[in-house]
Amino acid sequence: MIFMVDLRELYLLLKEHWGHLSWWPAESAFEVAVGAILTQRTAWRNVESAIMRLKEKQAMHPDGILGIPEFELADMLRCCGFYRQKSTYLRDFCRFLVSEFEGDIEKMNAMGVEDARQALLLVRGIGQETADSILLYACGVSTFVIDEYTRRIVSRIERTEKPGYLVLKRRFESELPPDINIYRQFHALLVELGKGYCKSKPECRGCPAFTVCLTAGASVEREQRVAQK
DNA sequence: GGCCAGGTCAAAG
DNA sequence: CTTTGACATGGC
Repeated sequence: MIFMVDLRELYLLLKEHWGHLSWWPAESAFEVAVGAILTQRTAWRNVESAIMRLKEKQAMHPDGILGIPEFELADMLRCCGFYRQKSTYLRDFCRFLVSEFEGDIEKMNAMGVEDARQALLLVRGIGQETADSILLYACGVSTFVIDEYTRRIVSRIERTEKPGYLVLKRRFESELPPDINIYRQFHALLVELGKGYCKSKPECRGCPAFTVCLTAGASVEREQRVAQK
């Protein structure tokens, strides 16, 4: 007997609890993509200050970033962590945009979703989650983003091993209507849930989302590790 | 001071 | 093919 959570139901539950989240604010599609790379394993507030620095330099476009000396760019990204790595990732991505799309990320929309995804995955520093984030949040393509929270939440609810990225992605896409606004909101809500915010707020106690949140918070993983010893 | 943050890559088993 | 270690700073 395998229990499968109803993803539409979960979405409605979370939406009712948190309402509409204004996620991933940015002034351009390119800025979203930059954020997608910089936020890898990094708190968003640290990404924001790096983005501000790039904007102050009037460099929030591919040529602008490529015009910054390598060591200087790395230094500007210091606050995001992994800054040497990320500066090369960002430069590689900009070179990719310049050579394939004349520096205009909007032109990527002319490709099919799968082609664009494959093309992005060939860029160093862009893995599945970052590729899907760029497609969904920057390009407005209805492709679902899976992150570590999502995999953990589903595996906890269903008491199974963590599913593979593509398997879970395809499942979300087949169980939900292909609506970019739902995809964007749902992923954002899963991140909120995964952070365990609900669990830490007394006023949430008793609400249905709280029950899900109890098993979804980041700290649970550590508790499990400790319990195993 | 320890843990966590909107992952990815290359090397090793 | 899966697992593991490196990458690194900032806030709570």
